[in-house]
Amino acid sequence: MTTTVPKRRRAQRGSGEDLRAEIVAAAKSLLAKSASADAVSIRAVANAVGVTAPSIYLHFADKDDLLSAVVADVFTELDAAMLSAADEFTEPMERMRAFGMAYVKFAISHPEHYRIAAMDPCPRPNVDEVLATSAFEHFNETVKQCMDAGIFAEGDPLPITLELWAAAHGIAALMITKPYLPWGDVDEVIDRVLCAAAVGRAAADKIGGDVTPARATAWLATLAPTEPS
Amino acid sequence: MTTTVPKRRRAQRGSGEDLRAEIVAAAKSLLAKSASADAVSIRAVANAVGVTAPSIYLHFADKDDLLSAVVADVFTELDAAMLSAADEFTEPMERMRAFGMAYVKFAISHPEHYRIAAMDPCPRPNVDEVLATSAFEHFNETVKQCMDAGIFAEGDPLPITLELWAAAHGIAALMITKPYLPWGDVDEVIDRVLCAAAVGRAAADKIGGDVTPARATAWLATLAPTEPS
DNA sequence: ACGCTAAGTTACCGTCGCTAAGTTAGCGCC
DNA sequence: GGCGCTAACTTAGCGACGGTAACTTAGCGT
Repeated sequence: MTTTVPKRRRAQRGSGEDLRAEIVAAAKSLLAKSASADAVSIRAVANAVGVTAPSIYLHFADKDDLLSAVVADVFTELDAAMLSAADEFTEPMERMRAFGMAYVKFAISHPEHYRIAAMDPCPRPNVDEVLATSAFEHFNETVKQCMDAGIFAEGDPLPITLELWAAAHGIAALMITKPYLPWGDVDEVIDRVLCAAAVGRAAADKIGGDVTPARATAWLATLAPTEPS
Repeated sequence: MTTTVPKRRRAQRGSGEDLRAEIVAAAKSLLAKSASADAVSIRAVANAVGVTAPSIYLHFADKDDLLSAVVADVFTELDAAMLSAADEFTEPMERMRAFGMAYVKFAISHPEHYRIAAMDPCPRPNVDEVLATSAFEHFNETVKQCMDAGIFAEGDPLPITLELWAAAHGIAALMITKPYLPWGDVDEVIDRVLCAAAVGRAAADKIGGDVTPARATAWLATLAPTEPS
């Protein structure tokens, strides 16, 4: 099943970097078809690009290094997907939802890539630099916009970003790891979770102070009872 | 570093099951000290109980089978921790918070156990049976109680249970995988996330219908602005 | 005392990540 | 246009892994 690419000309003198890109692409592709990160062997990747295993180590320190490169690649894709999903909206809440939906949907449609990026024990800080600089930063900005719009209480957006990220990660990770649970309509569930997280944070900020169960219950009771759409 | 236990008498005739329990205990212990599931080798476990590697296979079909046994063991612990954390409360919201807090705190204090139980690709359905029957079921009941108390809209509790579980799993998983992020006070963050998820679901139910960003924003605007504690 | 079989062993297979040491091919240079 | 230099590979192999086959040993019933 390991598709061997038999012939491969030795690269030109200056351009050994070409192989590096091919390796990353092959690893990414194999990873997408595979069940887990260590089901993709260095030998299989080498085989896929038509090269022997030790050649990989001319371009990557070890397997983690290769996986990090793949993840970095995938995360630039994720960032692009998030940006393109959000750029038609201007309202901060709309943008936040678009970001969150794009994030989760990307995660569940690239489960193994997402797994090694956000679920496996962090091999290299590199991965998280990418995560921190692009997608995370954009999300954090949007949270700040929600604050400015009075949706969240003013302050440092970072804790709220982390909190909302946790919600997005939770539903993505759980759907990936336990797809056989009775999720129902996937899009709807994601939307419900993200919406609840955002509205919950906003509402908790309105309640103010320490939101104890007792205070939360009392506050909820002041709201009008459920009315249909 | 692999502590060898040199002597070990052959077990009595009827009781080969003793070794099984010892193996599970040793694997659980090694797993707790280790960085990941496949950093714990069959050979290391065998060595820890003073036996050779193939003896493991007299009691477990393969490594996944052994890990499943460990996870089952750990999950009965988790269930006990959740029950004991909640049994001093009677109010459903209080109980839900106690459940959630106990769940997340157990997860982050047994990170590798939690990882193979809830973050790794499911090796055997066994693991999830345990998860479904004990902790999950108790949580689902509490959600039902919240419905009866008018906190959540009436209906099937399962979707809400999954939703809240996703929130708990999200913060637990993220804190385990990325402990170096600026979380601040751990207990407070967990509480914030769980509270936001619960209040958010309750509020979304009050809003009713499809909670679009526009409707949510409008609804939030009707609330009194943030007032300090 | 002796056979039966549970309980464990030794020896081994194929694969893994990774390394050391060798080989080959392209480029600059005289 | 031959030649050395070194980038770009290869072959060979190490130790550890999960797992299996086949052998040995010890306790029990008779």
